[in-house]
Amino acid sequence: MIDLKLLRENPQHFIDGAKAKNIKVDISTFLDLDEQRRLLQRQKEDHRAEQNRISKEIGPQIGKLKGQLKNANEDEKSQIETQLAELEAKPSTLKSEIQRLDDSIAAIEPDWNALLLQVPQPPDADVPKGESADDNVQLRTWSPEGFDLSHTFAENRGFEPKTHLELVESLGLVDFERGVKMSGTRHYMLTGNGMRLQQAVLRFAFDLITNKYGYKPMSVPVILREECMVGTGFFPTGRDQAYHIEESKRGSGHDLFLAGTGEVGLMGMYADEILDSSDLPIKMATLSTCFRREAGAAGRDTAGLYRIHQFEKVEQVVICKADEETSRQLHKDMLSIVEDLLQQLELPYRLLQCCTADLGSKNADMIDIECWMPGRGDLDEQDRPLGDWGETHSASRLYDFQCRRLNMRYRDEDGKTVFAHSLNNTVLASPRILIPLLEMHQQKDGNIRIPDCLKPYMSVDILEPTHASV
RNA sequence: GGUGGGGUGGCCGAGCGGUUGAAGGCGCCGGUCUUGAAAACCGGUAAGGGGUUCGCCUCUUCAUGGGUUCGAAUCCCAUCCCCACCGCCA
Repeated sequence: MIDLKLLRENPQHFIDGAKAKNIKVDISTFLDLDEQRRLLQRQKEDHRAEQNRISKEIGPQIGKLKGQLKNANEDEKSQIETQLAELEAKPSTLKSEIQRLDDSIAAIEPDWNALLLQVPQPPDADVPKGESADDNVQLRTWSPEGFDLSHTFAENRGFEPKTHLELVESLGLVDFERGVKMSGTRHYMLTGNGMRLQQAVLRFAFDLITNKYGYKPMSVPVILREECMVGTGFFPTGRDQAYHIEESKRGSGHDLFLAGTGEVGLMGMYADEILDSSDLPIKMATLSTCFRREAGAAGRDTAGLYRIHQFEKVEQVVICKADEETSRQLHKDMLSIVEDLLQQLELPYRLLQCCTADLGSKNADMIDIECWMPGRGDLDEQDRPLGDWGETHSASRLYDFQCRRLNMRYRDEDGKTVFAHSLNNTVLASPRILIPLLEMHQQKDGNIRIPDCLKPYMSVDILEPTHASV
C-alpha cells in the first residue's frame, strides 16, 4: 500500500507511476472519494464530540436521579421521571445525524478501499522507462571459463546440444504423461535421478543461504488466508494467479489460497506486529512448494519444465529499517548471493534491470536474473533452437509497500513506530533451474556432468541413461 | 466432530453498565543515589485517523461485525481465532 498522505500531497507522482507501469487505476476518482470521506468523517466526529460532551454531563445526573427514584414517593416519582425523560432525549437528534453520516461513509468505503489497494508503488526514478519486458536493460553477464556467450553452444563445446526435453527423456528424469494424467496440463513427475538432482540443488541452495550467508532457516505455511495475499501485494491484482480453496462454501471458517511463493508466509508472519528494531534487518530463507495457476499464459511455454503449476523454491526475504540506502545495499547483497550460487553451479547468467512496465504493482525496483538455456529460443534452419535467456530469479525492492499493507512496523530511536522496508529474491527455483543445469552440463555422449558443488548432495557424479524408474 | 474455557496496551494480567484509554506487573525512557554500574526509590511511557494558530484539539480502537442503552471492554446475537479434555486420525 502506498502512503495515503503522499498521495494526497502529490497525486501526480502516483498517476505518473501507474502510467509508467501500464497499470490502470482511477486515481482522480479515488481522490474524490477520499475528499468526500474525509468531509463526512469530520462532520461525524464533530457530532460525536458533542454527544460525548453531553453524555459526560448528563450521565452522573441520570445516575443520581435513578438512585432517588428508588426510594421516592409517588409525587416525587413522576417529577423525577419527567426530568429523566428530558435528559435522555437530549442526544437523540445527534444520534440520528451520526447514523446518517455513518451510512454515507459506509457507502463510500468499499470503493475507496478497493481503489487504494490498486494504486501501485511508483517506480524509482532510476528505473528505466519502458513499454514491455523487451525494454529491460542488461546490466552484466557472467559465464564459466571456457564458455563464450558470443558463440553458440556447439561452437563452445563441439557438439549440438539437446534440449532439456530430450535430455529428461533419454535419461529418464521426468514423467510428464503420468503427471498430466493425474493433474492435467503443466503437471509432471520427477523420477529417479531427476528427483535426486532436484533435491540436491535445493539442498545446496538452502545450505548456501542459511549456512554461508546466515539467513534464518524457516518453514512456512503455503495455504494462507486472503489477508496474507493482500498484505504481501499479490492481491487484488494477482488474484486469478492463485489457487483458491473455498472452505467457506463447505460451511467451515474462511477461504484459503495456495501461495505462489514462500515470500507470502515469510512476510505474513510478522503482520500486525511492532518489531524490535535491534532485530533488524531480519534475514530469512525458506524452502516451500509454490503453486501458480498461470492464468493468461495459455499456449506459452507449454512443453517441458519451464512453466508449471507446482514447483519448489528456496526464497530469501529481508525486512529492514526504513532507509533507502540500507535497502538498496541489501538488494545488492541478495543479488550477489545468487551470483555466488550460479557461479558455483557453473551456469551462465545475466542481470536484467527491469523497466517500469515489467515491475508489477508492488515493486519500486526489480532485477531479474536469467540463465542461458541452450534449448530455448528461435529455431535455426535445421529446426534446432538457438538458445535463449530464461528467467530464473527475481529480486524485488519494495520500500514500505508490503509492510504498510501488512501493518508491520518497528520503533525507531525516538520511540516512533515506522513501517519497515522489505525485499525478496529467489535463491533457487526447481525444476526450472534443472533446464539450464541439464542443458549446460550435458556431455557429447548425452550424459550430464554434476558440478562440484552438488556432488556432496548426489550419490552419483554423472547422470547416465539408466532405467527411468531406478 | 463433541464438550468446556478464553481472546484486553510492546509483553503479562485485572476489570464484567457510568471521570476506564483502561488497575497492577514486566519492558522501555528520564531522574535521585553511586567513582561507574547494578539494586532501590521517584516520574514518564498505547496505536491509528482527522484538524491545527504546531501549543495542542478531537475521533476511533479492549478479536471482528451487528444489536440493546442516554451511556458498552463490561449485556445480547453472529463470525473468526486460540486453549483444554474426549473421539477420530497422518
